Order: sequence, then C-alpha cells, then structure tokens
Amino acid sequence: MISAIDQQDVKKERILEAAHHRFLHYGYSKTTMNEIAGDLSMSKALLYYYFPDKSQLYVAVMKKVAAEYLKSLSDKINTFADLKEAFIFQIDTQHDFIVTNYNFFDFFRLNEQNLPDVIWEIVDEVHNSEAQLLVSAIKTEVARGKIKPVANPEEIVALLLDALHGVRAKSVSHKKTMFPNKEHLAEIRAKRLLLADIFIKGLMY
Amino acid sequence: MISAIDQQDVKKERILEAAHHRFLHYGYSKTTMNEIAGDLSMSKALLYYYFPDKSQLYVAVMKKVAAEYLKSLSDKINTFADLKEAFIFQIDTQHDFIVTNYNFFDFFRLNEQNLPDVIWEIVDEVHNSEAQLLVSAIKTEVARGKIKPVANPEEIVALLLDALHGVRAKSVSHKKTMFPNKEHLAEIRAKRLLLADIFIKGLMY
DNA sequence: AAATTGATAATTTTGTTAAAAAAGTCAGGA
DNA sequence: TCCTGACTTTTTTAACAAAATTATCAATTT
Repeated sequence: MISAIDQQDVKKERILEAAHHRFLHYGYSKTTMNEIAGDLSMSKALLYYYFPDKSQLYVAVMKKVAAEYLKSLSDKINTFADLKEAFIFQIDTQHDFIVTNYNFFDFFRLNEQNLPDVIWEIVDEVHNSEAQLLVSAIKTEVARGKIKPVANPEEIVALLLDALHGVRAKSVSHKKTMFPNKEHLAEIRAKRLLLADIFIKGLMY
Repeated sequence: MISAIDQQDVKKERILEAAHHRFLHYGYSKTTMNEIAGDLSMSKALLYYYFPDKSQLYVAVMKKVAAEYLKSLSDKINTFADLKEAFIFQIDTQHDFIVTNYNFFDFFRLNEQNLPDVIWEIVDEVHNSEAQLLVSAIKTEVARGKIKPVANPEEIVALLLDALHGVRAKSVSHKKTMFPNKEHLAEIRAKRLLLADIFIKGLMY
C-alpha cells in the first residue's frame, strides 16, 4: 500500500515540474499560479494546499535545480587527472547550468537586491560546492608535487572564481545586452580556459 | 586684448566646473539645468547658448574627467621598475578614479543599456589607454628577459583587466548594495594585487 | 555682432485614481 | 485528507492630470 505521505510527495513533485517548466520558459513574474494549476488540470487552491505561496514554490523548484547541479559536482569530485581538467570541468559545467536555466533566473536579475535569505543560502551552497571541488583538486595537485604548496587554497579558489566571473565577451561589452549567442559563449569559454591556464602556471614551481 | 574665443572658452570652463560639481554630488538625473545656472548666477538659457543640451554638457564634463585620467596614465607609462609595479599602479589608479567619481557615473548605472555612442567611445579610449600601459609594461619585461615572450600581449592584458574587474568584496556579494566602505575597498585591492601576482608568475619562465 | 535673459513652449516625470489581473483564503464537498 | 469554486486582498496596469524639467526664442544689453 502506498502511504499518504508518498502520494503527497508524488503530487508535490508534479507541481514542481510544472512550475519549473513555466518559470523556465516565461520567468517568475510572467507565470501565474493559475497557469501552473491549469497545466496540471488542478485548481489554483490546491497549489496553495501544497505550497504556502508563489515565492516558496519558486524556492522549492530552485532547490531541486540546485540539488541536480550539486550532484553533478559531487559525482565528479576527486576524479580529475590534473588541476586543469578540474578547472575545465568547473567552467563548462557552470556555463551549461547558467545557459540552460537562464530564464529561470530572471527572478534574480529582477529583484537583484533584497532577495530572501533562503535564496542566498542556496547560492552560497552552490558556490561552496564549486569551490570545494577546486580546492580538493588543488590539494591533490599539491600532494602530487605538481604545484607549490598553497597556504590557503580556499582563498585562491575564491579569487579565481571571481576572476572567471569577470570574463565576458569583448563584443558585448557595450551594446544592447542581447542574450549572448553561440559565438560569444565560445569566446567566453576560450578566455576562461586561458585565464585558468595562466593561473595554474602561476601556482607552479 | 583677450579674444572673444578665449572668453568663450573661459566661460565654458566655468560651466563645466559647476556642472561637474553638481553631477559629482547628486548624479545626472538629480541635477537640473536650473541648479547649474543658479550656481553660476546665470540664466539657464545661457547654458543652452554654450552647450546644445544637458546630455552633451554631461559628455563634455566626462571628456574633461577622462582627459585627466588619461594624462595620469600617460605620465607614468614606461616608468615602472617591473611588471608588478605597473599592475599595482593600474589597479590603484583606476580604483581611485572610480571611487572619486562614483556619483558622477550614476548616469552609466542608470541607463546601462542604450548609452550614446560618444560615451562608449570615451570608455573605449580609457580602456585602451589602460591596456596600452600594461601591454607596454609586458613588452618591457619580456625584453628584459624576466618573463616568457608573449604571443599576444593585448589579449593577455584584456583578459587580466576583465578578471580584475570580476574581483569583488566577499562580504557584499549578496546583501544590499551598500556603497562599499573602506574595509571593502581595501579587501578588493588586496585580492586584485594577489590575482595580478599569480597572473604574473603564470607568465614567467 | 556676441552675450544674456525672461517668458514660454515642449517634453518628461510624478502623482492619482479606477479597472484589471493576480495572489491568496476559506467554507464546504468528495 | 484532498480538493474546489467562490470570495477577498493585494499588486499591476492604464489613463490622465499636475508638476517639474528640458529646451527654445524673441527681445534686451554689452
């Protein structure tokens, strides 16, 4: 027999999927609770039975999305042949993650300031996992004697992540913020890899 | 005898100063032509006699400000003992420049997109001068045999400038965008110097 | 003629309010 | 316990008037 709790979870999961779909395609502000309910052929009131309000539904979706991302990181941690490979993985994985979920994150860009703390906790968790992956890769590389012992790997990784974040396509530096196209994405990726490369050399003996 | 043209230039200069003062303290949108005229005890109509409109007055002020900055760069170019010194100079000079003119640039932050092309031309000019300074420093360092020959110094410099731009104070990564205080500024500077340091090592033999 | 101004026109921003849309609640039914 | 339709409350949008600001110009002074 299937317990009531399980049933609830299944339904919650369906709601999360429908919500994710809407948020991903139309963004937070352009999807209504009615539409989500409509997609599921259920009443809007039922959504409120399962989730306290719209923003917490969004956060729940976000947690799911983040969990998948975190899994893709933890699956790979400590499996890299060298430091460079770890950086490449980080750069590419994060890149894909942001591109696939671009519209979903309009909520961020819209509110920018004064986002609920829960959101920042998730963001921090993701940041920390990314950092951990690289910190671990650095430590391994040090242990292998490939690079100089690093006094504070956490600091170094945070610095490089910030630096990578600053790298943008030259061609869109001004001009209308068109959604970066394929070429731009490739350009950004190439630059980041180059930066990581120089950075790694800077850590060597 | 003082020519009419000279007189005009003198008056234009006075207007630019008054405008700069207002823009710097209250930003573009919060200063009115009436206020600038009032500061100079002249009629608003006279401002329009000397400058076609508000935005072009702003651009004129900006050109003046940029010219000063460019001068401080050209005064120092090719005077550095080593590459690191050049980077430190770039980081500190740009930092001071942005901090002193913070409010003046609210025009940028407000319009963000669709700024007039003239503005971008000035920004580009400044960027190029900063890059030139560092490119020149790199070439000198290569000539001195301190670092490996760099195939494309322009590219490398552009990359590092982007990277430095991405470096922010950890403590304000989320939270309300309060104006970064003294501590934050110091933190950012320290991080940038560290990044430049590692970067330079990455360019060495 | 060049420099200046007060008065005025044109445009943009701000404030107000009503209507529409969306979020959120609840009593009651299966 | 799960679910809904009808309802209330809050937020967004639209329309429009009032106020502020930009911009112009005919007239005046130097």
